[in-house]
Amino acid sequence: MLTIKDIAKQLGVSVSTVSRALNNHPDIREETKQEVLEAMKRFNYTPNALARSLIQRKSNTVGLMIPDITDPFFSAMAHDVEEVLSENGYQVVYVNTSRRPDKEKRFLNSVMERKMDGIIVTPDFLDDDAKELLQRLNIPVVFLRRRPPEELNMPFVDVNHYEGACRAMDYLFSLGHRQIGFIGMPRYSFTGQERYRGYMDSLKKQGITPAPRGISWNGRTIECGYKAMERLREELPDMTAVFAANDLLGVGALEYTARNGVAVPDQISIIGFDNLEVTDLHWIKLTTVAQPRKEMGRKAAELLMQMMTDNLLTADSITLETQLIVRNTCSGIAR
Amino acid sequence: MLTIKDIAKQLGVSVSTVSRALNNHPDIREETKQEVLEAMKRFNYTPNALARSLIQRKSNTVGLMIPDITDPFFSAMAHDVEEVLSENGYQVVYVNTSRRPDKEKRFLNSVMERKMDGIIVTPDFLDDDAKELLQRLNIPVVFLRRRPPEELNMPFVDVNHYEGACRAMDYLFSLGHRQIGFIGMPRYSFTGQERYRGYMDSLKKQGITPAPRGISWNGRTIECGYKAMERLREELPDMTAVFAANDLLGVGALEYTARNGVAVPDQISIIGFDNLEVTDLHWIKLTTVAQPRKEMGRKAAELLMQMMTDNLLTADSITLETQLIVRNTCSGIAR
DNA sequence: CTGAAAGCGCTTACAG
DNA sequence: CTGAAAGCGCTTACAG
Repeated sequence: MLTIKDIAKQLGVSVSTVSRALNNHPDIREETKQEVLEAMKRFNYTPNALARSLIQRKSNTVGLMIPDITDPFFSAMAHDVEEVLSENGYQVVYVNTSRRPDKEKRFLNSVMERKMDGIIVTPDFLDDDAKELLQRLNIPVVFLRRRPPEELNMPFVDVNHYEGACRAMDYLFSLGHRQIGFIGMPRYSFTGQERYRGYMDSLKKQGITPAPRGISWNGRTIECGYKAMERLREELPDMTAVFAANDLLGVGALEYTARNGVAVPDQISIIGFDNLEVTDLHWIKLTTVAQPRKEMGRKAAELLMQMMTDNLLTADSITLETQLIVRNTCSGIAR
Repeated sequence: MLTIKDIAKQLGVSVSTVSRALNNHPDIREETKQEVLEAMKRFNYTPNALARSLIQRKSNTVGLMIPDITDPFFSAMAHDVEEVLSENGYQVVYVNTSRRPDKEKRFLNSVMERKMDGIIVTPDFLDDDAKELLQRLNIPVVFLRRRPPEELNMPFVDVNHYEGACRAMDYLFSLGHRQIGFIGMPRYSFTGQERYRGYMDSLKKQGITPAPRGISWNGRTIECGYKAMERLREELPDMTAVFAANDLLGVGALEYTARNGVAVPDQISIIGFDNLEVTDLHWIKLTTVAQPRKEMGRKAAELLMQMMTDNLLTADSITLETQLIVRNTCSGIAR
């Protein structure tokens, strides 16, 4: 490996001079600089970023910690995070935690060791150890698609799940529906809770007493949606619409109707949440609530950039709005 | 930031001793070691990986260069790459090239500067500059889902696209089809070419002269598949089956039939390639050829690990087999 | 087993 | 404008 020293020797100048040329320092004669630069090109010299980082206390690296890159949500966000960060000269180290607490902590530790300049995280577990680690990092941290605990004075970028759910419900109300079932994600999930809250509050605002039998808690998969729909149809025969807390559940519900000869939207309306790509498929055309997933990644990266350049450990959070996507699975009630 | 020096001072020992404790060096008394380790814990000391890497010439970092993390293929592979590498103490720096040559080169440069220990790449462009860069890196490189050019003596992990295509065609032949249309991806794409080759050779082996009008080159999207199917039906009215070079195209073809009242598989059989998740949807159930995408990521990472630990710049490539997934879009021909 | 010293490849005051 | 020197936080022979 060629070093700055080799270049200096070749040219009969000092390493300081070479360094100055490399760093575009003003204190160097233009000619000297050109000579040095040319020699570097000639010898295929590449600066050692490690040495540089060590002395400058800046690694130009940021960490991205997500549960699962395989989830279209996270991959969309990861895409944009990388895009804006790499444009700004940062490299991004990514980690799938697979929702494992030990892996989350391991990553946080390597963030310290590697002297990363900032991180974007979507943790699933945040015990006291992890919180302390996060605090001790002493670098900008932004939470993505999740809110940080109160004690951690760190910004987040997330969507307003609650309002999104209200939007879905209001649309259903506007079509005349009153008996609306709910297919939920696992109870412990943050987004699941928020969307449920939107469902409940909307109902109450309309003076409708939620029917406990009209609420089904499940997993987050198509199969879960299928089963939930089956149950709901039995439990609540006069139900005219269903709000599925995510699209996979919605697609599952739709599959149930398709297989069992239930006409959608004529006999029952279905609305989802997320606007996954599949929902736009010809056979599906699920009406749903969209989240700006790419924008979330972009905003998170921009926020982090700002914090890193301004040397801020906190900043204002960003809450993005959802959008109703009307397709073919909801219609007015005809009675 | 606490350093090794601070710990040494606190304990009244030399930095060498502290370093030895940190690195589990044998030349240290067990008691001393424990004392040091304890002090480190007490003071929340974290070693600086940058300094370490600089001196050890090993950054414990590997690069992953892919076109687009948003593509389910690449995200699946990225997931497994990260998993095996992080288990082995490596961090992975990932980059979306967005199929831009300048970004590919920029990444390769940062691989040099950052002194990464190895990389896994799926380049789209490989001009002479890029090839030279790759060569000069002088670290293990494995190509993922793409073959390297001959001059580059580097291993790859890929699927046998050609055989996969033959598998699809043989299945169609076994059902009695002779007039088989082809919906291809862009001509320049490596995988597209291989799958086309499989189509052509299979036809020839059966003594069938390929009908040029039965071949349609398109993009890689659902819409492209839709349009291609439309054209193919006009150009080749007696066509009984279609081989779509990827699933998105196959789904598009299927959408055409659904919208235009063409019964599948009764009037026409359709087979795809990739086994994307959507193909298993109730409305689709596309017969297709599966690629072991997660396994590909895993294998690539394992291969790279092996090369890094054995200090090898080349190794044997790995070709994975495809698998026919029979669902509902193909049937025997009734005449 | 322990310590002093050199050095990894750079940058950054400090003189001149 | 240029160079000599110190130093970033470590590891690694080399003595003892």
